[in-house]
Amino acid sequence: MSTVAGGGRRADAVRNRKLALDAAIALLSEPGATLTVEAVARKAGLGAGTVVRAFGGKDALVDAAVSRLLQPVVARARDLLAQTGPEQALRVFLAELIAFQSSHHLISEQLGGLDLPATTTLRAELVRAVEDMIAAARRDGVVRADLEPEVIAVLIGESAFAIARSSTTSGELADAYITVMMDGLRPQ
Amino acid sequence: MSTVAGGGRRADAVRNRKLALDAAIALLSEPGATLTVEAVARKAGLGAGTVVRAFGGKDALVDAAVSRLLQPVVARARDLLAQTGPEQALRVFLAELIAFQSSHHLISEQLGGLDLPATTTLRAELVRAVEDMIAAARRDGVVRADLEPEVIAVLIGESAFAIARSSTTSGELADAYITVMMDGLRPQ
DNA sequence: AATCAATTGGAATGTGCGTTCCAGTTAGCC
DNA sequence: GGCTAACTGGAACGCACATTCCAATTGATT
Repeated sequence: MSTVAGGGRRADAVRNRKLALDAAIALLSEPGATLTVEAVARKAGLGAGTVVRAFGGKDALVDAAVSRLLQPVVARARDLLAQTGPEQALRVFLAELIAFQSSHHLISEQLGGLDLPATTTLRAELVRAVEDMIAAARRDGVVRADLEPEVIAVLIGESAFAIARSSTTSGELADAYITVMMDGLRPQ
Repeated sequence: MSTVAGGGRRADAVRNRKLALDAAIALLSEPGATLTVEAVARKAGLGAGTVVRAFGGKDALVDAAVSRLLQPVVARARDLLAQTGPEQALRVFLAELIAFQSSHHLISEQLGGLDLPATTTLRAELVRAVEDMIAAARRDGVVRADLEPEVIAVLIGESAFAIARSSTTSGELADAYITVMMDGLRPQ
């Protein structure tokens, strides 16, 4: 992270950076919104130039916003694993992950073609957390041992995102996905 | 003997439409290609205007190309179900669907934001074919009865596309997906 | 061969972006 | 309160596209 507070920058610059970030985050949660620099600037009450300058480019802005959103998700995965049995943790996390993605589907649309280092790192951490869940569940004998935890984690990461994108309305699809997935992951 | 089967259009217009369509299809199969009107025109040896005019717009061109590519996939699904047991048909089709998508990942990238009626219809047909497989397998008692075939079909449609997108290299991921999915679909 | 409507290439136009620039404003320091 | 460098808004610019336009060409009909 570049700066916590100040860093030699003027107070208004720091404040505006926060405004722009908040606006971008808000837009990511708004269904049907378009994440353009202009839209962020309007929502933040700033000029387009100010928004770009605060982050050095649109990519960095999106990166900051998305990773800010993703952070609690990763933390939640860790918490669940620490507090619950791995199987239950995985089931609950899957449901929450899909719900999160459903209400922020702009995220996955933005991921294409942009360079988002922080987001990429965080996504890897998320996969890693799932991998730990799988590994723990496997030690308990409740997840099949003929597939590598890493492969399963990636599998879940990819497919869950896809399910989330098209289950904005139903919820039935998400439930079916979790059911099939959890059953398919059990030792056969 | 002047008009070909093309509604009174001139022979060169018909020929050029075919050239543009072939070029678009070729580009969809080329990794890393960009599907712009200009790119299609260059590959077809035509002017940009000619390409657009032949279809009335880029959307219609992409729609024609994608649905042309999707057609044999749907046919294959029907064939498999007619010639093999439903469970085996589903397993083989899943593998082929993912392989197809892997080598045409531009398709799913183009699907966003464009209006593609023929493609939408064909995709629905594909889901319908999978639904029939599931229904048949369920009658045989090899697929769980607590989930609706329609839901399972959509589930497969969405998740398979996602797996395909990120399994361009490995193949390991696709195998794991099929294994987990098939096991998860069995009566528990 | 002559005629003419259909068709063509590719330059011009329109659009939606991100980015850059700059005259004016403001925060921070004496 | 002044001075100065940082910062701001938003217009101007650049870029990547799809689309439209039109003078030149070509297929079809006679």
